[in-house]
Amino acid sequence: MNAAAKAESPASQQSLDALRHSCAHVMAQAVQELFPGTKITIGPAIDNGFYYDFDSPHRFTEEDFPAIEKRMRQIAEGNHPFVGKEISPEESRKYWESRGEPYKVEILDGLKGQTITHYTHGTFTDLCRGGHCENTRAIRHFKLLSVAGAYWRGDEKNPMLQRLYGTAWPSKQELDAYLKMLDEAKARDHRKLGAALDLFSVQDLAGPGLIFWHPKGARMRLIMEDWLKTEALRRGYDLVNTPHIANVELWNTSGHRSFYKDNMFSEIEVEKADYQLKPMNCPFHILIYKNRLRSYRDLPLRLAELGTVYRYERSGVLHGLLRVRGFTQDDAHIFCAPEQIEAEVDGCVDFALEVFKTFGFSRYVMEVSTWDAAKPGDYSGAAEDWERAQKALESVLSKRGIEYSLIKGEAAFYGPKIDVKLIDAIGRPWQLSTVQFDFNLPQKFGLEYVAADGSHRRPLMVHRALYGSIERFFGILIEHYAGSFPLWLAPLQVKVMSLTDEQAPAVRDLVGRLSRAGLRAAADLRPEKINAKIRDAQLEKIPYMVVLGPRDVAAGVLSVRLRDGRQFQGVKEESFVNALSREQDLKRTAPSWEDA
RNA sequence: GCCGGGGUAGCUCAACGGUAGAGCAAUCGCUUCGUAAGCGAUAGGUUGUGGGUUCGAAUCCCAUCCCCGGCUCCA
Repeated sequence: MNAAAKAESPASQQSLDALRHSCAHVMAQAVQELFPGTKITIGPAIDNGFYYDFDSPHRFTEEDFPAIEKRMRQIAEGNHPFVGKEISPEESRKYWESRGEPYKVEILDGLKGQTITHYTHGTFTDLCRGGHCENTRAIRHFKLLSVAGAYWRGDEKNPMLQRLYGTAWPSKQELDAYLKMLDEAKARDHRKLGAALDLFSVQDLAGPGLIFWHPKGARMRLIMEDWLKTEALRRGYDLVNTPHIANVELWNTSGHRSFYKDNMFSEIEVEKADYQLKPMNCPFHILIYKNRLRSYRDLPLRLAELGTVYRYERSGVLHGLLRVRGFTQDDAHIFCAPEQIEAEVDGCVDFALEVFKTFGFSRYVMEVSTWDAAKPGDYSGAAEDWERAQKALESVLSKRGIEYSLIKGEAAFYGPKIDVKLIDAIGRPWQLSTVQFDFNLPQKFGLEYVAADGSHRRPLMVHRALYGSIERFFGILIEHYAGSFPLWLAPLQVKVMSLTDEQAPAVRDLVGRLSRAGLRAAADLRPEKINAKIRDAQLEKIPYMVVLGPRDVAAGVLSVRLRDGRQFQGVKEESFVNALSREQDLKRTAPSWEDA
């Protein structure tokens, strides 16, 4: 049901993929039958489902789905075996040309020298390397989900095809569970919750991809920033601050004006010089490093900043808090000597794990991206640096007993990296932390340090972000907790409500005392029924509600309600404050009320 | 940027060529109430924006901005 479970057993994953890939074939058949003139292209299994890309004169909409699904069902019930057959390239070409399938011919042209196979079920044949279930009757629990555009072969210069997405499962229970997960994901959508909880907004008048943090969101941001800064200082980082714009000469030196040009906002002219908004913080930290002669005694130098960067992202890619045009990275650059890299990488990994634990993420996936050793010319930096860095990345993870996948050839041109994807409460992976070597910029800026023997050497530079960006991390947190944040993050922790006007003074006094005890509390004194006040507080997902009625005031106690619905009468104020203070200090993700 | 779908009151939606409407929220009254919506009244819109077609446009056409689902890209 989730991304992590997917890895549990290669064999079962294989049969799932086979089911989904087969389902894609059946969908292609149904679509071609129902919409004549539709040309087929490719249709693989993907996480949780499948798709097939079509070139069709028909404009597909979701209204077509019932008819397609119905036909798919008929085909599946036809009990057709999937039969694979090896075929000569000439014969295959003849087959696809005669059927007027230009995309299949193009695929065939790309398969020179490989064995060609066709897979057939019933009357439908596809050019396909295989991986099918035995018989169409295995295809029973599926659903078409969406239609979308997709470039032929993923290249935006190619024509746009129409992609139909679907999901398929071995059992009805699994299908239903998956569909329920999709609903759950929709309900957790940070854009929806962000508006409902009044956390942030995007303003048309200001422009797309620019985030406005409202009071409650800003409060949470403050907490996230404070925690991170405190933790960074404790771990030997130095905090710095750098400007938002810089002369284009800086970006020429760094090379961003060439390799990152497409993502930068255009120049701002000031007194005949051109400036540009920063898309990255690295060059600024480098300038601080370079500001004076560095000794090996200065290393490792760890410069950290919550640095706000601006990137021109094409309009179609913006997405809530997860993909924006202005965002703040929790950025750090570590300058170190070669013999220090393993310890520094280990420090980064340790810090990242601390972040996950603190914010309540228990599962994650690590990926090490290395270079393609066959093409050293494609990369910046010396081979020995690459090899040493890659070894350090892997060694740190294996010494910690952390499983990771090694992705060869996936490194950026300037250095190898560890990427961390964390898995949220409903099993979705999110790209978050990154620990990345940079062999390019130290060279471009001519960075040096004086070694013990008096020689000048080039430091290694590690770029590291843990939240990734505060905006994205916030978006993920909202979805992870579905807006029910743990006490230490909740913008408002306690709502104290009066039963009748009589208790207004008592409510005000209590809010004052809670605030002085370091808790974020507010009063609800509206002349509403207690039901209405409770409902409003529940919708705000406030962790603790306190009701003061005549009985409570007379007895000098509190009536406490948790947002999970539990209620406690006759609670002593002191134990309430103590329990909440403890829960807040421990940054617990679940209420610690019961052990109060 | 590309393909497709959308923008109507603060929010969720209705009206789909013939006088823009409801619920919630807001404001004002009444209600003083024991754990998820008390009652009433008032106010709120050049239907994203700009053009066009028409006797008449939220509705049809064109352009543009923004949003949504994807593609490509990515913190």
